[in-house]
Order: sequence, then C-alpha cells, then structure tokens
Amino acid sequence: MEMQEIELTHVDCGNCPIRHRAVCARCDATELDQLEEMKYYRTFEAGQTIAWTGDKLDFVATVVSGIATLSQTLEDGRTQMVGLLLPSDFMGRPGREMATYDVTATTEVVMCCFRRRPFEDLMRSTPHIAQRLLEMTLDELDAAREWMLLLGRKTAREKIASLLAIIARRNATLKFGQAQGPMEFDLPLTREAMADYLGLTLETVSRQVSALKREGVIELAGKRHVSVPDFDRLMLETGDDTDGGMLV
Amino acid sequence: MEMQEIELTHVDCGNCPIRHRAVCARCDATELDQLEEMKYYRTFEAGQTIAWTGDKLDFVATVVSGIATLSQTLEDGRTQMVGLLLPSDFMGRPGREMATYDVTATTEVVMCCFRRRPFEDLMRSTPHIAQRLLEMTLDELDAAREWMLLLGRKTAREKIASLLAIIARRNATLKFGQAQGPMEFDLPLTREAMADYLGLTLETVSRQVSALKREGVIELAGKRHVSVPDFDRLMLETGDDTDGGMLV
DNA sequence: GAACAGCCTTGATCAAGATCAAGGAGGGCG
DNA sequence: CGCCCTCCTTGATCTTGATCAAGGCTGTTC
Repeated sequence: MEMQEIELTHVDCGNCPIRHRAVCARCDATELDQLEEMKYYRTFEAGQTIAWTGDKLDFVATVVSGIATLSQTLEDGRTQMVGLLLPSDFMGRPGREMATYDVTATTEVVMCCFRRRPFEDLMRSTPHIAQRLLEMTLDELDAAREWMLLLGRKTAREKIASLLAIIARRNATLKFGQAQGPMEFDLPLTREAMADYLGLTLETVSRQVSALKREGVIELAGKRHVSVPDFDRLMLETGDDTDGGMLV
Repeated sequence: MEMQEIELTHVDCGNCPIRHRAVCARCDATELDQLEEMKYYRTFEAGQTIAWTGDKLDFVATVVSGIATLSQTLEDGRTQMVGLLLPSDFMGRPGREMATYDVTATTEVVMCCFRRRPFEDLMRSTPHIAQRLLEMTLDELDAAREWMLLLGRKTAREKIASLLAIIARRNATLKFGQAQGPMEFDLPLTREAMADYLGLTLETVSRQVSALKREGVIELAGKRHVSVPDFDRLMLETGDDTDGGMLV
C-alpha cells in the first residue's frame, strides 16, 4: 500500500496534525469526517499543568502549536523530563485512563483533542489509525533510546551540544523540510527545563552554554536566541557518531 | 471487542510469544495458520551478536527463551544499554530495514522469527496485530521513560536497587503471575552489563552491590544468585514513589 | 594440578558535576 | 522611576562516581 498525503484543502484546520500525520497519510473522506466531528480544541497557558501523574485523562490530543513537556518525579522532588511535545506530536494513550506523567505547557499550547472513548472506537474500526500510531510510537521509542544514551553516557558539554543540535535540526525541519545553512532559533526552554531534560543542574547548563559561546560554537543574542554558525562544528561536540544515527 | 486468550492446545509451540502475546489475544484460526506457516526458529549462543547497528535485518522476532540486550555506542566506545529483551519480548521494527541498535545475546537465546515482508503484509491485512504491537510498544515506551528517570536522576545505589527490583519483579511475575513472598533469582547480567544498563562503571556496580549485601538488603550466594528477604526494604532504596508507578 | 581466562572485588586517587552562595540582567508594574 | 520577580551567571567548595591499579575466585583446558 502506497503512502498518500491528502490534499490539505479539504481540511479546515491545516495545522491539525492528527489529520495530517496520524490519519491522513492513508485516509478516505469518511474517516476524516468522523474525526472532524469528534475533535475540539483546548488552549493552555504557559506554565499551566495539562495533567498530573495519576489524573484521569479522558482525551488524547495532538499539539497544534506551542511546546509541552512530559516529566516524572521521584519522592524527594528530583524531576526528569521524559518527553518533549512539539507541534504535531501526539499525547495520551489509547486504552489507558490515567496520565502516567506530568504534562506541562512550556509556552502557550493549543491542542487538538479527541475524547478517548470515541477515538478508541474509531481506532478499532479504522486500521490505518493504529498503524499510524504504531509508527509514531516506534519513532518516539527510538528517540527515547537516543535520549537514554545521552543521559547515561554523555558528558555535560556533550549533553548541551546534543540538545542544541536536536532543537536546531527539528526547527530547520519544520521550517524548510530539512536541515540547511546557518541555523538560528529561540530556545523554547528555560535553563532549568534544559537541566531537567539533560539530567543536570541548571548551574551546569548555564556554565556549559557559556563555554560553548566563549569558544564560538554557538552565538547568543540575549539568553534565549541562539545561532549556530557551523552545524558540523556543533555536531562534533555531541559525541555522536557522525555518519550513522538520526533515523527519526 | 473483548480480549480472549486462545487455547494453547492448538499451538504447537506453547512458548512462542508472538502467538501468545502479539496475536492470540484476539485471534482466529486462520491468522494463526498464516503465522504458523511463516515462522521459524533461530538459536544464538551466549555472547553472540544478533545484529549490529546498520545491519540489514530481514526478520522480526520474539524471544522464546534466554536474554538479549539492545545497546547503543558513542564514537569513542562508551556504550549504553537501551533495551533488555526477556522471553516474550518483541524485537525488530515492521517498516524498517536496518537494525538501529546492536542486539546481543546475553545467554543462549531462542527466537521465533518471521520474515519481515510477509509479516508486514499480514499486519496490514490483520488489524489486531498492529493494535497488539501498538500496546506492546507503548509499554516499552513507558519502560524506557522510567529508565530515563533512573539514568538522569538516581544515585548509584538507587540505580542498583531499582535494577534488582525490576528483575525480581519480572521474575516473580513470570513464575507466579505476580510478585510475592521472599524472592530469589539469578542475575542474568554480568557486572559490566549491569553497568551498561545503569550508566555506571562496573566498579561502582560492584561496590554498591557489596554495600547492599553488607547492609542486609540483599543476600548473595556466589556472585550471581540473589535473594531479597524483604522486597519493601529493597523498594525503599530505589527512590521511587512507593504508591504510584509500575503501571507496566 | 598448573596455567589461563573471565569475571569480580577492593583500594587509592582524581575530576566532573553538584551544591551553596552571591549577585546581575531584563521585564512588568506600581 | 524604582521595586520586585523571574531567570540567569559566576565563584568557591564539596561529593559522588570515574579512573587507575592490584589481586581474588572459579571454572576450563591441557
């Protein structure tokens, strides 16, 4: 069966990724209509908690705009970010009632939501959806494993470089379809959130970012705006294999 | 649709988890027959590499017996284990040609394999399979995220305690259907493999295991045989929330 | 049973990153 | 404008786990 992107013209919400990514790849009009009827939008403010671990979560959703994080916390308050939701990412788990992570809006976030029950029903009657979700979940699993390598074996400097590379790449992909040229972007995370992502303290993040700046690997305008004059130079700092990898 | 375990009597390989877990949960005889025809077994010796990152991998498989690991390596050789395959776990990715991790047999391993192409075809025509694989993949993703918390935020001692708890629990589940009583098991991993799992060095693993033994949290017979006199006591050392968690 | 190999333990020292502490930059608001 | 608040930076010191090094245990091979 061949992948086939639908015409976006018959989608009233061009941004809504559940159509574009999770369903439309192999869709027909009927399915779209069903999804169309059950979807609704919610907006969360920056800093707002979308769900706490253990909360009942009666919807699944995709991020339309903004950035949200998934994180887990130990008894004594140490927290580790375990997922970063960018536009088009999927959130929630069909077949599970409870949230298993804290979900927090980092910026203002718009989500396209589907009530869980009807979505599950549709999933059962529409094989493409499970297949597409499987693909997306496998991609997430790959990303999680890349992240495990980072957490377990990289130095602080390599962690920072890796995070910058990930954001830069993802940004470039969103904008241009692929990475290219000198890159420039705003960090969507505070130093503390970066630390939670990387398993470091915020002081260490700050120091390493300063070091990369001092050495000309990156340039900073203000605290958040980053430009990367030479992406390959940055990649050298990540510790990653230069050829393989990056399949996601 | 209700889950429904098949009678294992009409399965010639009672152990083969792709039948039992990935397919049989919602199966009919026809599907079983198709799977039956395309499956074959392979045995790998302890220490043998099943696939290197980048290798062409023309099958998917489930572990029938033995233990295998997934790991990733940085340019300079630092390695991080990113997956542990125990009996009934699934390996390989429908829709992808290449292995993205090194897969290594830790003990002798028997796998029940399906050539990738026919399996993918079957998956397309049999929605249950994608749905079941999605469930399994989501479970793996949860486990990976739990693991990220461990790698990013736990101390060496907590890491060791967590690993022991995971193995103890998994072992008890396999044997009794759920955790219970005083637990006893053989470590399936060398100290070095444990270190790769936990993002530590083998020396640190050795020291922390010794410390837990010295303090009576665990008992050791030889280097590998562990018994846990009081599971709750061990859990206290993991740093985890005692109530929540462990949804997988 | 001696020699060897693989795996593990323990000790001494070192260094990366955490922790503790102080203060700076920018932005919103009275 | 001045105040406060959040976020960030930098310095000094401490701690955890890494690194370097030596040797022990167990099982296998000849």
